[in-house]
Amino acid sequence: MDLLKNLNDNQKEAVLHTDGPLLILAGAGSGKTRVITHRIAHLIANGVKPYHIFAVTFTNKAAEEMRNRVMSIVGPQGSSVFVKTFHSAAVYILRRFGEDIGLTRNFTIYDGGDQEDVIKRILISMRLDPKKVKPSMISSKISEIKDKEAYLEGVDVNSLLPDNYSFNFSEIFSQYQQKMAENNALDFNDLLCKTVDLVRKSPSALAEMQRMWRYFMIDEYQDTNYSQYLIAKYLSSATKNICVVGDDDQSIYSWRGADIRNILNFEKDYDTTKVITLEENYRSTKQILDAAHSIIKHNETRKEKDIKAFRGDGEPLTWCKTNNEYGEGEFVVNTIVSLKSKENFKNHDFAVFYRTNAQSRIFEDFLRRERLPYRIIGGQKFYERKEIKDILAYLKFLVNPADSIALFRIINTPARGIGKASQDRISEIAKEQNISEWKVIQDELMTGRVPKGLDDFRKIIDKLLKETVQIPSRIKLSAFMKNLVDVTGYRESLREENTMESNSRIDNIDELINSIFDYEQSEPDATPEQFIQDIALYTSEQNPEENPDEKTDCITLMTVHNAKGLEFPVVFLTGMEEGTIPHKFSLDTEQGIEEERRLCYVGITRAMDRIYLTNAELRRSYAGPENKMPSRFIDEMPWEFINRVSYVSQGYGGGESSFRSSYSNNENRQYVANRTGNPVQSQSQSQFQSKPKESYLDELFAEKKIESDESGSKFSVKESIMHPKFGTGRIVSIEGTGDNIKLTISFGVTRRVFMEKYTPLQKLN
DNA sequence: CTCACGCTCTTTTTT
DNA sequence: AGAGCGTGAG
Repeated sequence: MDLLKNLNDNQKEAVLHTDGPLLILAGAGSGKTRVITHRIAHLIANGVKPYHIFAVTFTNKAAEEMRNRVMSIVGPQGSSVFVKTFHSAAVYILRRFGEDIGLTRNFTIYDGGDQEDVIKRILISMRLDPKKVKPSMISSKISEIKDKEAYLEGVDVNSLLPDNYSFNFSEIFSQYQQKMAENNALDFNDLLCKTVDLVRKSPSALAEMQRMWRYFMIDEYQDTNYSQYLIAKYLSSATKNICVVGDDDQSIYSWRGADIRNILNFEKDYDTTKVITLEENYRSTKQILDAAHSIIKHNETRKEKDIKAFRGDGEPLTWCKTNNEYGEGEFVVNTIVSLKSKENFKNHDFAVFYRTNAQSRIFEDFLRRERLPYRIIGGQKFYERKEIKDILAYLKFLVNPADSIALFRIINTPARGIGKASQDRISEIAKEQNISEWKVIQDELMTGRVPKGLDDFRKIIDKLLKETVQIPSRIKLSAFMKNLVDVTGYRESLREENTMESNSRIDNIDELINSIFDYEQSEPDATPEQFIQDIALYTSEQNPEENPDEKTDCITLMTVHNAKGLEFPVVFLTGMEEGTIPHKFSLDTEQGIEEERRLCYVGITRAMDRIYLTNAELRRSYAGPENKMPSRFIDEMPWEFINRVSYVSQGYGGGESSFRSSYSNNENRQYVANRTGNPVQSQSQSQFQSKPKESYLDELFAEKKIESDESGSKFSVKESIMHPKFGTGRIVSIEGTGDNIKLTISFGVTRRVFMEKYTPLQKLN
């Protein structure tokens, strides 16, 4: 049988074991996804209908990849396999059966930001200062409670609530729950909890789901929380055909309620469980695996496993100590440049990992400077931008006019003269008469001084509400949204502002409309409700128009958390410092340290051929510069596994001279000359304290950019200039000499190349 | 009511 | 280093 051809014995066994509970303990790089997809294909080949198969993973990216890989094996019928994330599966279930537990079909999903808006309003109504009692802290507490086993098992909520606060947490919690119900909204936790509620309270819904789905596959099982555990258990209880896949060493979400006991106790839960262990690693070289193992074996609470390297020895791990985060950025980018030229690596072969999103900026700056294309996974998300949230709030509100958070977001955006005072009065009237805020506006129930803009707002919304019901049958969603941006005056107000920022906001809105257009192509029958729900859960990609098929050859930047499940030929695991990895908030407990260690393990085991660990001895944060010790995890590796290197950037922190923000793209901060008045050299110097083993490293930093002095240019890198046509700009790089000097100049986000000889540039300093 | 300026606080990781 | 927020003037 063709399906089994490229599988090892254990993998084959996992694919062939189709009925009854199956636990696959799959170490990093052991071909886990391959087993899952082949198992699905095998089921289908043996007569199981694709729509009887239910498979969930953790991220949209992983789900998408799984679906594509299944389809590449079994063809178009693979599209009827139910492959989703837990949260999107819950949305599907609740949309279909939620009425059984009193939900309406058009409920709204609140993300973390919306949640905090709700909490903030509650705090203010309780006369608490949102600056002292932080909404983010309350929301994470609420979330923590909803993750708890006790909460789902019906233990009195009051006994779960923290009572050692100076304020009344229990009151906040109950108001929050009430407000969510009023707004017809569910938060991320509710999606799972309500699904549990549904399968428990509605036997008919459960029975129908059990008829619909007969084979279950749960990926990343070590990261499931209690509600996810229950959902899997209830749904699969009729057939017991449940296959879970996981690796206790890669459990990195305990802070979000993931309970490692789910995987450790699986055998107890299902007494006929078959256990298969996949220990052959096909991804990484032996050197990489040995280094990773030497770290993870320091964890006390884990199952020891013997991961075998299928590939050969390879290159040793490189640890580079750098003086500060600029040195770190330079080292990473220089290494990429060098590896590309010497070993034919492509951009998409490289990934840069970091612990916190804030660390990405420096790498971005250096990559931009070298004009290397990159993409960021996660981070500042497209859908979290103000203008996108504003526009989507309009749509959210139109779909669910009970959503008061959305209403108050849009009522005075753009400014219509409906200020805080008016908004408060609307709320009051709504409360008195026990009706929704929108009803107050719609029926013109406001007494006393009514702001003129309110009438405009009412008319705009009334008209849009009538149109909304005609989507998608008579009006296309993309056309509707395009019109919405105009008739609400949103576009016009940005256009009037006419700043760099407002123009880029307009671009983002256009991009949103483009992405809606794309969405329409794949989901022509989608209602606005569906669209809203899809994007509420779809947050993994920063940029909606970026194709997932990676046609563009980019370097990837992301947090280690986001890297789980992925692999790259060359990986940089940066910020290997005490306080960063392990993070300073995790240092208090042994469990915290162990999770950080697993994080480190996940990072290293993403690498196929090369892995670089870097640390900065001085790192700047908002609190000022901090001295950092190398991470304890580096010490946990034997010396012979490590190729030690160090790199010093000339930027700040070198002792002499002032701090130079050489690579900031902030146009206001230009350090064109140092104290002696000489042009700043853009090229930093490197020093190796020990000799690198790899020859390419010897030459790595010998490459010199042509400096202005050498080229004979009148200008120097980073100097500000005035161009007669393009206005003020900044020299990014200088190439060539004499009559052949080419200047690359950035004007805001756009860049242009000029021949110095022919271009009348004016110096600006 | 709006706008502009300046002050403060921020940062763990994500569905 | 930057976003969000409050304050005070118009």
